[in-house]
Amino acid sequence: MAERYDHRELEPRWQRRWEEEGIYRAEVDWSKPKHYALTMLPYPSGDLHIGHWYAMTPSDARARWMRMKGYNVLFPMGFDAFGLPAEQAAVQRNIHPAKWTWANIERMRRQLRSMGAMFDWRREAITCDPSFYRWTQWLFEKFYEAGIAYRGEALVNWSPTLQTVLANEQVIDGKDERTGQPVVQKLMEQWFFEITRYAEELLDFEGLDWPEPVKAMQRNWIGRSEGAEVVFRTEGGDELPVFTTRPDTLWGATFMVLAPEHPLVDGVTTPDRRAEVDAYREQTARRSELERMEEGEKTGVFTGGYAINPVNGERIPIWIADYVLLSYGSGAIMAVPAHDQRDFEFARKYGLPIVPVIQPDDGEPLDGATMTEAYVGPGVMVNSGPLDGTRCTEAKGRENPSIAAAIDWLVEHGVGREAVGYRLRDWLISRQRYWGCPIPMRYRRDGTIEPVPEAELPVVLPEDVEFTGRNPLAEHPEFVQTVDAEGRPARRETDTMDTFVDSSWYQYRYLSPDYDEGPFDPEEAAYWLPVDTYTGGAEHATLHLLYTRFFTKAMRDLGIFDETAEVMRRHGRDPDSLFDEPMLQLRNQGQVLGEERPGDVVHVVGRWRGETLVAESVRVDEHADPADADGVIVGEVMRRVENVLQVRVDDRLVTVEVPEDAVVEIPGIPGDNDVTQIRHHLEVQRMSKSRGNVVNPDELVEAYGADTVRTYLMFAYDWEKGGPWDSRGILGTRRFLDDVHRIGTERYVPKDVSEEATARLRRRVHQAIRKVDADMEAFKWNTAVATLMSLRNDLLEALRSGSVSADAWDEAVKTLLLLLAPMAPHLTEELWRGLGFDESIHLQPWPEFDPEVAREELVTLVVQVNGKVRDRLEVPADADAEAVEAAALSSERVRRWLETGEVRRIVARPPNLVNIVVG
RNA sequence: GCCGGGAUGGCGGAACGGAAGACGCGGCGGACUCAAAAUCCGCUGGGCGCAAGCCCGUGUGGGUUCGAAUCCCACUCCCGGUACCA
Repeated sequence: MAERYDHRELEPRWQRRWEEEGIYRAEVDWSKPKHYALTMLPYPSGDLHIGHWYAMTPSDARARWMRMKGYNVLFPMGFDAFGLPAEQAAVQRNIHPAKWTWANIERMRRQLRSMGAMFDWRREAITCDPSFYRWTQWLFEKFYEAGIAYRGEALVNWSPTLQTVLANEQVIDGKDERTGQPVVQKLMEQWFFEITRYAEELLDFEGLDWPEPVKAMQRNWIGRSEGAEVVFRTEGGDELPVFTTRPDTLWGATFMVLAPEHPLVDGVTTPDRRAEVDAYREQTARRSELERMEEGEKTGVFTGGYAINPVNGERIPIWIADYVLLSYGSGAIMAVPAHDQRDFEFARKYGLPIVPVIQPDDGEPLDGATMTEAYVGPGVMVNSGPLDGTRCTEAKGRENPSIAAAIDWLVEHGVGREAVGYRLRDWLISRQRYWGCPIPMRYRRDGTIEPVPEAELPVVLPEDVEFTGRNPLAEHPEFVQTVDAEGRPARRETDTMDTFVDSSWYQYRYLSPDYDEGPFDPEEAAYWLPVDTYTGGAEHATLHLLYTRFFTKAMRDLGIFDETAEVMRRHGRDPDSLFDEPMLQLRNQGQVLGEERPGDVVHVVGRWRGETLVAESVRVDEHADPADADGVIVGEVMRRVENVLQVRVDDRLVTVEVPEDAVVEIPGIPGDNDVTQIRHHLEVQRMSKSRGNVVNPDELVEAYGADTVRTYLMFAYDWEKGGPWDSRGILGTRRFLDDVHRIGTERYVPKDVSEEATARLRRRVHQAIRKVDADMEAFKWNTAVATLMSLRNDLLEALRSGSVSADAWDEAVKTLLLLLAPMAPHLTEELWRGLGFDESIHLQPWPEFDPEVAREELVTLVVQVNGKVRDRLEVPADADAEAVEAAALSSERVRRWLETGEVRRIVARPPNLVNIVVG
């Protein structure tokens, strides 16, 4: 009898042994092809979530597979350790953020090790470690010297709750994406990265194997639009440039609108309008983005000033309105109410003229007085002087003849130029927070700025700080007070960087986390870069993934990879275009959701008070006898809020109030019961502590083993999609590994060996190699595991019958273990060594697929009549069209159907299918 | 509104334009057991039929094709992104 599969003993043992033997150490070796596999680094929140396992263990399996395929694989891990939760812990629980973070890292490292992943821990990088953030600061200074990092004034998103500013990418629906608290717009001086410098290049995904949705989201976020810049003038003579995508409609502009914060507003406002304009501007400043959006109707006020339309010299009024944003284009628009819905609504509300300049192809000429909405379709230009008669299509930019004609006219007359606008704004990186990378700048007494000299880096976060809710750095005199390069008193910058700055370059620090002559060692970088495969959540599409692309491009342009390129050339590797993009291949995993759970069935006796049943007694009862008396209901508890239950009775929900003195009986829970112990129905939703539907990976590892958890997560879902957790489903995976354990330890005794059964098993083995290999390549772990389960079924069958040769059995077992090794590294290692091999299974080459052995000799021929399957026949795999046709026509079952009419056509697809068309 | 993605048994999910439902969960029946659990064996999309077998079936409606879950058109619902972007 074989020994039992004891994962509790076996898994830690192999983890220790691998560590001791250092089998996962990744060393530069120019004689081997490299593969840099990377999975998004976690925030050290304190506990590893099942989502981390779902993201990381399949990525680990793929990295292992690449290694067995002969690649030298780097698969590092680290922590994105700066960020707000640490400060919140400090305020709430009086623990220093550093202490809290480092304790969490310690704990999570242990949990990560329990995965049995091939992380090379010598390459661990932790963003809050001074040895890391020294180089974040160094990069900031390089960006500063190049003008990519700058201090500027802009309308920024200020979160009163967090007492800090946020990047555009962190604000969703006018609310902070983390806390859901509203954000207000404030004009503030802050640090920015000039990501817009790369807007055009960031739109180019050439050569990147990235998911289409991620590319689309980035394109939308960047929001390129083609048009023209047209220079209007105020009556006072000030230039008032506007950006428009429809320069062809310039002749229909009947007014202008400036953003309330626009610098020219003061100049154009006439004394009689001053009070109203100021009031409107103040109101705009006070309202949050959210309030502005909720207000459906457009508002605005007339400034009293006028501008001259450069195309026809017409005098048009200048308004201000908050539907025009200061941060897009020039913060001013020309309004063409006849052909822009926003302008139309505004014009109608305030009685401004509407002049159509496009005549639709069919129907009556447009009349500004009677139109009910803006016309945005195709037609012919009218009322437009030189453009009259030009065709207007629905195409954008120069593709549209009328727009092309308008741009040419503007250029010719010197009042405008072709222009491209982007929705993307510069990346606001200042945060008025403590737990982030300090911005290494200081302000001299004269107000000018200087970077902290490189030799003084890093600017270290002081530890003796107090947390009051405001930025503690600003209130720390020893930190703030410093001296400039000349020794004169200076003030230190107290803002820290957005944590997305840290994760924008961490993939480079992994290469050499201890290197102290630069952010990374060119000798390592030349071999490992770029990242070949990157995996992580799609929620980072417009945040991290856009930022890190920008970072790499900026670093490239600043020459930070020059030395690396030199080393590459020395080794005969062409560095051309290798530093344009950080990650060549990207894949997103989905999310593991909480499990659906039925609620308790309760038997409630009480009194009706309106629609509510006030309970006298509540009994949890599995045998749901139907209720027959008044004031008695039986049903499943769907929801519970405090002491109020929603019980489903037939198809409706009954509200049950359970007063303090009601009797609650739950047979399954001994002792006195109360209403909070009643289980309510749980729907499939994201896991969260408050919903009580989180699954704890540590407990799963304890109960089933890391290999089972890994394999189950790979088997249960389409990885890119995710889905609900199934606590019974994991048992099937454990049974699979139990069977593998049995197959790997049982002595096989051939009994009635048949050549046919032997050949069949060998065929299945080689088909499995092909299938698993293709699936690993394509991130289709679920079908890879399914293939191995089938192979398990074949082996169990062989074990029962003893019908295969000993050699075929050995080959099959060995192959099963090798193919399963990336998914279940501990068990396969144990069984492999048990078979007598001295070297780790994880150092073995991936099995070779033999097409000769995998080839089927007999295949099933499906015979259809008019597309419906009428018979299945066995034919040789090499049967030709004639042979399969003959076989099909001679089938007894098929013949009966042929009698219903004449054979009109026979479609043969040998060797699998024949379709006979009868009519 | 706009841009993506999706909808297949009771459930998770498989299916180069060619056998729908691989693999697993659950369910049902049987073996073992005093019994239960575990384990093992068999069945398991729906309907009709004693059976051979037949009919229906991949969100809905149409189309292309010898043949459609797969391609095309229109629509419904769900999920994600984005939203005065001039």
